[in-house]
Amino acid sequence: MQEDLFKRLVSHCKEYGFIYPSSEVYDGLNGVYDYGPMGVELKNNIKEYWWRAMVQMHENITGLDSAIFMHPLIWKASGHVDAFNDPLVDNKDSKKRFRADVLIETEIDKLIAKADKEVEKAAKRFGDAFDEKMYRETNPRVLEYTQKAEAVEKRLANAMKANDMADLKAIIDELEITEPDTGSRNWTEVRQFNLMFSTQMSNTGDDGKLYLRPETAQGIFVNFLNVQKTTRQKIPFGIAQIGKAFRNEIVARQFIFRMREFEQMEMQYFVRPGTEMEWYNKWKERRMAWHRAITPAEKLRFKDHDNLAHYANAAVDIQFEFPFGFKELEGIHSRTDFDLSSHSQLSGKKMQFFDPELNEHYTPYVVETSVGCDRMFLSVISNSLIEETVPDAQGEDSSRTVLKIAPALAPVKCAVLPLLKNKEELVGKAREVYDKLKFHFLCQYDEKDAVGRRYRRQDAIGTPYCVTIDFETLENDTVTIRERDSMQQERVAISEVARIVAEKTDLRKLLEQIDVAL
RNA sequence: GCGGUGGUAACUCAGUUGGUAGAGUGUCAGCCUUCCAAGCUGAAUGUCGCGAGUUCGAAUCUCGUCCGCCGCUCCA
Repeated sequence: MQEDLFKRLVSHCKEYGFIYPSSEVYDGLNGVYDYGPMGVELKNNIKEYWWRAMVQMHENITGLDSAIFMHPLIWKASGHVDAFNDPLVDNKDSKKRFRADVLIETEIDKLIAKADKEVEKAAKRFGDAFDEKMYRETNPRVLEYTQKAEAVEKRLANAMKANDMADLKAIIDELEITEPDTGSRNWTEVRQFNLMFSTQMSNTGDDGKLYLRPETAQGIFVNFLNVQKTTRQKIPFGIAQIGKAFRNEIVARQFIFRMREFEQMEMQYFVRPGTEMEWYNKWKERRMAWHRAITPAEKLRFKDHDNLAHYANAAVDIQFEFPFGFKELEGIHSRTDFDLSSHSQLSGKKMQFFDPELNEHYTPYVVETSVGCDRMFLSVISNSLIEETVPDAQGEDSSRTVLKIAPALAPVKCAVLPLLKNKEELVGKAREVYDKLKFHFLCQYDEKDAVGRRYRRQDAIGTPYCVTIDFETLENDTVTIRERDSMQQERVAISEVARIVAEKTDLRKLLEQIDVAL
């Protein structure tokens, strides 16, 4: 059922020009997609909704568009060089994949557990007279376990540091590590997976290796002082950015949910240390309000992180119920001063703020909100693509496919339709109306097929309004305006159409909703 | 990467024991039509994922390869 819905969604996106597989004539490229004529409109509208909600609506948030290429040390400072590397190994019998370092660490834990068990047994045997420290230092069996654990730990650390995959494999073989479920020791070679794409810049010395940014956030951090000084912002203030990021995912799956090239909409909010939880909670609510303005509340939820990333002291996801279950749409993280401090340390540049109220310098704490633009796109499509039954001309049941998208996000705002194609007066008049409306918003003119079919075509791409030019138009300059969801029509003066459609498709309506929800 | 499964028109799919490809929808042109898809006439569109092999002959059988989907794994 859900799977069918997802398949339908993917076909619909292709068929109506929202999303195409990338490089399709060359059989496609895994995990990469292109946005088609309707897709780019919708995506731009989502971005604009976000931008205005963040930048326009907050006088202390400014925008930024930093480059994708950045100094390689940035990724050292951010922790990506170390944390974005995974050594993976497959078990040939069970066909399961494991992180090699995790396997070895589990084995180390087992050794330590064995030593502890020996100590425990001895403690029982000797009773009150037991000297644990002495026993640990002298008992040959305990010593063997602990020394081995330490040796392996050291070797693991060295191998990880040196990216020595062969040695990781050697450790697995020497320790005779088995697959947890099947006990198989039939392992493949250990392979390194680096989640960052790299490329080459010819004249930077060394080997000129550069990474394609795996997140947009760092562009904001390294510009923190530039922005703060040139915009005369005081803490708290935020910097917002929309841009592409790249991750070499081991597997990119689920359509545009996990792509190797994707777009993020991120805002970093710089706050006084100690106030971060207060802002974290405020931003949780604000961001949820932003989502709720365009998505039914029951399809959204918060999900706290079980494991915090290396930089965070609090983290929550806003999840959306996709056809394949509740999944992350946006992350809200309290990143502490990890990034600014780290860049300060590595670059040698002080990245602090002088707080005139406290009369002191400090490194600001950061609360981050980060939405996946493509995931937003997918969520918008998946909660608005509807197949419904409506009466046809004879009053019989007929089905229609309609994209019940928020009018402000719709790719095309208004379609202009002459009632009949073979009446020159209607066609001419319709052209006139179209030529006026095109100054206000994206419109489509369509005269092909019966008007009912044209309505359905517009429904399929989510056009909120259809204006039809009929014989009465020729007499009194009025048209019918048909609303997508209700299919109700109203007769209005041509001179009013632009105002009506603009009013109802203006982002302002959404922004006002969010403001009320705060 | 491994396993499962699939790849035929823009979309959804059919294609018999091997005989040079079809349907529905869509698209285009024309007709009809005074407001909610599926009225009439006509047309275009496929290297049957790609390559090789078997065969007189391959969408169909065999091998290889590429790509998709699902699972394992990963997911700031």
